[in-house]
This record gives sequence, C-alpha cells and structure tokens, in this order.
Amino acid sequence: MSQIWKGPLERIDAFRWRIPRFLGSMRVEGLIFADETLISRVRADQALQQVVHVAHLPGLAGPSMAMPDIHWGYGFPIGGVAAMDIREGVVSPGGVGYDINCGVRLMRTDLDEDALRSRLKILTERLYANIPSGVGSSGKLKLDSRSLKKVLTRGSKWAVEQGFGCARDLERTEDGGCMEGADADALSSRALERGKPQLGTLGAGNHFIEIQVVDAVYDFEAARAYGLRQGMITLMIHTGSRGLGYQVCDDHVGVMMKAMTRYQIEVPDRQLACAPVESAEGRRYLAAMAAAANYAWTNRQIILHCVRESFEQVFQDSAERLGLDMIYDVAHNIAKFETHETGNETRRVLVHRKGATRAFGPGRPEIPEVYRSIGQPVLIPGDMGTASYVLRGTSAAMKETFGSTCHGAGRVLSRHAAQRAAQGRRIDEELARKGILVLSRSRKTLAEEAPEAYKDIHEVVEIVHGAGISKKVVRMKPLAVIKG
DNA sequence: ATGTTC
Repeated sequence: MSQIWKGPLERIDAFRWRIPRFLGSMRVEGLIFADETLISRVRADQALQQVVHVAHLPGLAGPSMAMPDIHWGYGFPIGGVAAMDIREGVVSPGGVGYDINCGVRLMRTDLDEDALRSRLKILTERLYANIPSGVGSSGKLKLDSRSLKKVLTRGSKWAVEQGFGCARDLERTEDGGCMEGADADALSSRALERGKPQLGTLGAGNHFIEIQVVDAVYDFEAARAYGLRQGMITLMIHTGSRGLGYQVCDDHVGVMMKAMTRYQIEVPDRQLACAPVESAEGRRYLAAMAAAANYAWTNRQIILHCVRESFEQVFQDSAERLGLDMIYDVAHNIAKFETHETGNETRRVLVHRKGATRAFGPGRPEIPEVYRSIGQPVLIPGDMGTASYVLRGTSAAMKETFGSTCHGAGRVLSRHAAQRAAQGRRIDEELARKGILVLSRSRKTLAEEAPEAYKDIHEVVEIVHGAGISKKVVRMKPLAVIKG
C-alpha cells in the first residue's frame, strides 16, 4: 500500500523543499515545509503524490503547499494548503476534509498546578460525565429543525443567545464563530437529521478535551497579550462538526464527481472532485460548508459551557472567578475567501486549509483587536502524551503561505497500524506512568491515538518556527485527557 | 474524521 516518493524533490533551504513541475500536467509546483529528518518520514507516505495531484487543479494562485504535519488524506493531503483564484479556480470538498471546521479552542484559568492537583481526578471525571463523547454520541440538547437552522446560520452567536457563553467568547473565536454565506437549505435532510442530536458532543478519533499546564514561555510579550503565563492551567477542546459535517462532505463529493464531466475538469484522482468556485455546485457546497462550520463552532461553544459548569461544580466557585476565559478558537479544516498580496497585486482567493491553521500576521482586520498588533494566536495540539503549543501568525506567512501554518503533529502510523502496535498494551496505564490521566470510552480509540502514532510535535513546531510562518509563544504539557 | 460499509 505505502509508496515511497520517487519523484523529484529539491531542497530549497533548511526548512523548505520543492517538487518542480516535472509533469507537463502540473499547473504549479509543490512546496513542502520540512527539515532533513522529517522529509524522510514524509517520503514514505503517499502524501507527496497527493501534493502533486493537487498541483493539477485549475486556478491555483500559488504552489500546492504542505505543512510539516502532512500525511495521507482523502484526495488532498492532510496538512495541505491550496489557494484558488476565484474566477478561474475550483472548490473541492476533499480540500477541506470530512470533518468540516474541525478545530481547536483554548481556555485559560487563574489556577496553577498546585491549586488543581488535589482535584484533578474528580474534575476530569466530572468533565467526562458532563460532556458526551465517543462515536455516534448524542448530547443533552435535541434540536428541532428551527433551532438547528439558527445554529447553521448564526453559529456561536446562537449559543450565546441561549445562555451558553458570553460576547467575549465570540470576540475570541475565528470569524466570531459565525461564517457568512451559510445556507441550511444546501444541506440534505440526512445531514440535518444527523446534526439534531449531536450538538455539544466531542466525538471520537483524535478529538479530545485536555487539561494542561504552561511549561515553557518563548515570547513573553505575545504570551502577555494572549493572557498566558508560566505555570498557568489551560484547557483545550478539539472537535468538529460531527456527523453533520461528514454528511455535507459526502453529499457534495457525490454531486461534484458528476459535475466535473460537465465542466470538463480533469483531475488525476477522483477524490479531488471539484467544481468552479462560482458554479452552482461550487456555491452550494460553500454555503453548506459554512453551515457545517457554524455547527462546529457552536459545538465547541456548548462544550465550553459544559466545561465551565464542570469547573463550577468541582471548585464550588464561579467560572468567572476561576478565570475560565477564552484565548482563541481556530478552524483547521475549512476553505475561506481572503484577500492576499501575490507578487505586487492584491487578490481575492479561496484558501483551502485541510489540517492547516490560519496564521494571520499583525495588523490583519480579521484578528481580534486585543491581539491584532501581535498576530493571530495559532493553536497547535500535539499527541496526548507530549505537548501542545501556542504560536503567533507572522507577516512572513502572509507573503509565503497565504497566512497558513501546521495544525498538529500529524500521523506517522495509520489508524490500523497504530492499533496493531498497541496489541496487548494498556495505553492509559502507559500514560498514567508519565503522570497523565486519560479517560476514554474506547480502547480502540486510545490505541489509534497512542503517542507513537504521531510525529514529534516539537520537531513539527521547530520547522514552522524556523521557516518563520508562525512563531512559538508558549508550550503546554498535558495533565489529563478525555478521549472519545 | 464518520450511526468506523446504505
């Protein structure tokens, strides 16, 4: 199955590699962010072939890019960035992924490790009890069609109107937790039905809630601006749009596979199914994608509300007094219309980020005002046994990657290979010996998510930091993890 | 990632 990349791959510098247009059918070149150590891992994956596939799409406004956490995905690689010209380019559901607006939310607290230690176990158990997780999990909310449509068009604003959070949470969410252009009518009845019972649920796979402590500060000015300091307890939520987003992707991949013939688009892999950005099919997918994105932001907002309730129950104090405040929330599976400078012209492009995080540099109006002079907070979760990072967006990223960086550690073992490697082992006990408490609904999920299934997050972050497409601010180490 | 193969 696994194919080692045998095509051309040229080293540009310590952190950059180029796949030139060695095939006449490639419209642009490939640009991969990696160092000597990481590129050998990347070569052993089909992901570089996928970078070349993406380079065949019409209307690319820049190279087919891959971040250091790149690995094989559906059609497009995970860790891939593709910016499309709006008039000549295409939109592809595979360039966003099945979990539309999978993303990460980071919270701060006023607690330090000492204040938490004696209650860590009971707090983790409380979070586990209060927040449904696992495959097919359903939540306490069972939305009717009317409420669901409001969620899809208003996103996190709906959650705040319902009392699940405050205006400050919205300010600190990418796009304010509400993407424009969402249309609930662009969703199939099946997608809508799958969405009704799942709001406020974590899901499975790599989704998690993690209690962490800041164990390193690299940029004191940025850390202060973000409200982070050494020794602070933080909490991270990683989840997406659940069955609704999956269904939206599946439905529209089907539609576009048929439409491609009509638009005379030829692609080297059927999984790159796409349609012109301004076509009926393209617009309809983007309207459905925005709705699913809004569902995902609402999902993370509701989970945050449940987190606050859990802290209140355990500490017998208000979430406000415990300092449970949003740092930021990022989407890392999404396509967005953005304005970028390419060469010496200003262009409107549709940036596909699939397992890639927006990393806008200082001054961009999309960044919350409190962070604008520093750059956007970039949230990078690692595997559950190692660490996570906060970085900041840079102007270098604006010039080179359409304001994008990596999204996590990235797999080195397939889910199946990870399960094989974990045969007969207790991953939770192995993590407990490292001082990390893990609660999970499923032994299988734990095996798939074992630390060895992922690249070293430190290495991945050093590459994006070294390349300058985002800069390290703080590092957090895990204390307790809830998995699906 | 996913009512993990309508």
